[in-house]
Amino acid sequence: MKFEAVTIKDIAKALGISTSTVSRALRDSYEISSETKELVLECAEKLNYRPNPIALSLKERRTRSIGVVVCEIANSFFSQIINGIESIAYDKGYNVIVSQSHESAEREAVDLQYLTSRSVDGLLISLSTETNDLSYLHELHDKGLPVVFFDRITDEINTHSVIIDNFKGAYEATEHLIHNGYKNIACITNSEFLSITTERLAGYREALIANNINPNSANIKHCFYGGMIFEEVEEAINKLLTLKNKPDAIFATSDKLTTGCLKTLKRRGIKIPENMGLAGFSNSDIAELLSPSLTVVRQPAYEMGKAAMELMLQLVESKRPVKQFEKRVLLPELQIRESSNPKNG
Amino acid sequence: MKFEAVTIKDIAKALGISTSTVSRALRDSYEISSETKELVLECAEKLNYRPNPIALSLKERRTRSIGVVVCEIANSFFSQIINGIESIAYDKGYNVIVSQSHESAEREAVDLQYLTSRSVDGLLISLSTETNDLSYLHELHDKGLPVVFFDRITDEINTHSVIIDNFKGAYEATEHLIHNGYKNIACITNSEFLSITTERLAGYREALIANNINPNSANIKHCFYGGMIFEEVEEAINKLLTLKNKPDAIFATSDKLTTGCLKTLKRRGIKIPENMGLAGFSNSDIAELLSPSLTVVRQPAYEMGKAAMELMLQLVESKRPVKQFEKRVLLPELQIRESSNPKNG
DNA sequence: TTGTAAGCGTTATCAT
DNA sequence: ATGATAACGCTTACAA
Repeated sequence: MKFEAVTIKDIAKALGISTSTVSRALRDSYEISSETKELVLECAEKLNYRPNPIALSLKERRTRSIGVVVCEIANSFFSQIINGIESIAYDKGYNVIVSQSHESAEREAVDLQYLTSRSVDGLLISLSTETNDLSYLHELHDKGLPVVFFDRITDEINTHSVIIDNFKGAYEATEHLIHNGYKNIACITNSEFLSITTERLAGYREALIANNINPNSANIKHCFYGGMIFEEVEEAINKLLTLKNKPDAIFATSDKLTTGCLKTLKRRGIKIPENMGLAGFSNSDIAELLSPSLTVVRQPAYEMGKAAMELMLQLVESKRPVKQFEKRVLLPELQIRESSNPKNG
Repeated sequence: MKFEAVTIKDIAKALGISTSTVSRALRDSYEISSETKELVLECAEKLNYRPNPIALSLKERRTRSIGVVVCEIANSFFSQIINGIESIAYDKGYNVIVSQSHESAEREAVDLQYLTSRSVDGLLISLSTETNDLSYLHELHDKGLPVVFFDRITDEINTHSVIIDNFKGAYEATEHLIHNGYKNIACITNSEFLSITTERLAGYREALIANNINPNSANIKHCFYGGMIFEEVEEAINKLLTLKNKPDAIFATSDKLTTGCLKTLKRRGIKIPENMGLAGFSNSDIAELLSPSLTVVRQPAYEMGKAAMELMLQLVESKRPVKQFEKRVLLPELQIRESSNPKNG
């Protein structure tokens, strides 16, 4: 396979026929006699022939591989997404090449450069927190590279995208805290430039308003790197705790932020839910075990990966460009742990 | 980039010179005048030329991509490993193609087939729990495909491998339980056919013996799919709880198994550490938050990924075959949570 | 029904 | 110092 790969030439030589005949026979072309076909197939089998995808790629100008850019692989949410992407890719005979931005715009640009230089057929991307210059991506898209966004999307590039109903998830989580008796709910959230932040903050605000609570901007803390740096969360909570009007609950808008909150509260000996209510987005396997009354918004990450990859294949495999771009919105699931044990319960 | 990729031909045409001159100029060949070089470089820059890696791969018979096979991506331990692999790959300009066996030998074989047909330059693999037939892998290795094992390794194929000191991790975790007053420590572990199982069980047994406790085989429960199927763990614990001589603590030998134990104990209302001691391998971000006295063996997964990839590149980039295979053994880290609150504390 | 030859993008060998 | 050509493995007009 490595040092002595069998090619159609070998088959042709062995059978004393031409390579084109072999090629056609292998592709079951109608213009080849069944006799020859059988011979070729048999010989291919015997020699353990495997087509060389590189040669094919060169010829067909497509690689059957899709580039994926996420901020972190080692993050339950994103690894579940990759899992979903991979499941579709596997079914359809596609390759997935994953790279990480580590929330750095620069690194993301390098990844993009790298993946496209690797001639991926398409790009599945969730923007980094630092990204504000979309020109390169725009350029790639304009040149015809199929692009699908997921989770952290942008409206600046007109293409397919997949998100969850961030507003709904945030709304429900916040409302659940309210229903459990919390009055002064803070929000720890990502960079204000991310699409998910805007959407989730809106849900949080709307839930407060719908329950006659005035949103207080002092209660909202942005963690630019979304909890990738733990100290960011710690500091945010420290600030919240020194507010004159100290919050009695926190809503965290992402996996890492929720974890960060849990860690910080634990370190400071603040009990959940007695001393502080907590609700948050999380896709960790064991998030539900963490605290008796942690309310978790679980995102359908696997489904998101599948949906994104399906849309990608739609773009890649449609001969004609897709006119109408599709935005798939998936519903999050609110997991409520022992809601019977609220603050005032 | 996609529809109108610039090639050396375009540069040659634009400059009215031959493609070979362009090629040489781009590679900074000594036989090209500095004038021409400058012209070519400038033109390449202007046209935004990018070399086509597919064409190069075809020519050089190498793809600069490495196949990775793990059982699950969405598993902290493995995603951290992939992270490590990716970090080295990124530095060295390599591609990583990840695929999952989902603990199925059949799927693993398909993955292998797929990756090699994709002409990866090497294979990084952690065996599935079902794998018992290594003949195909052996064949690939014999044909010259560089293979590096990590975590779940085999001695049947003589090549580089990376593991953690499983014996040590298991020994320390078990001993820690003993020091905290537990006398009858059960073990929930993976399939007996995995290398990690053998090593960790040995550590567990040795720790018991060293502390004058007789290992009791009834206390050892194998979960063939290593907790990928939750019910397996649940059943194992159920069986342990109905033993005449009911264990007072459990040692779980993998991430998923530890999580499974936590879930099961929680569901049954069994408190840790009062009603049941628990120690286990886990690489989850938040494992340490889970239970006041859960003792966690954390594996240096990121480092393992890096080490494996480094060994791989050593194999791939050395022109001569590596004679002496290297087995890197990394040290696990025992994370002890509130050990001051043991059973009898 | 089968063979010949060109081409995908690049580099290496051999001329010039 | 530069150009023509073959080769990497495969497919596909075009010939035969």
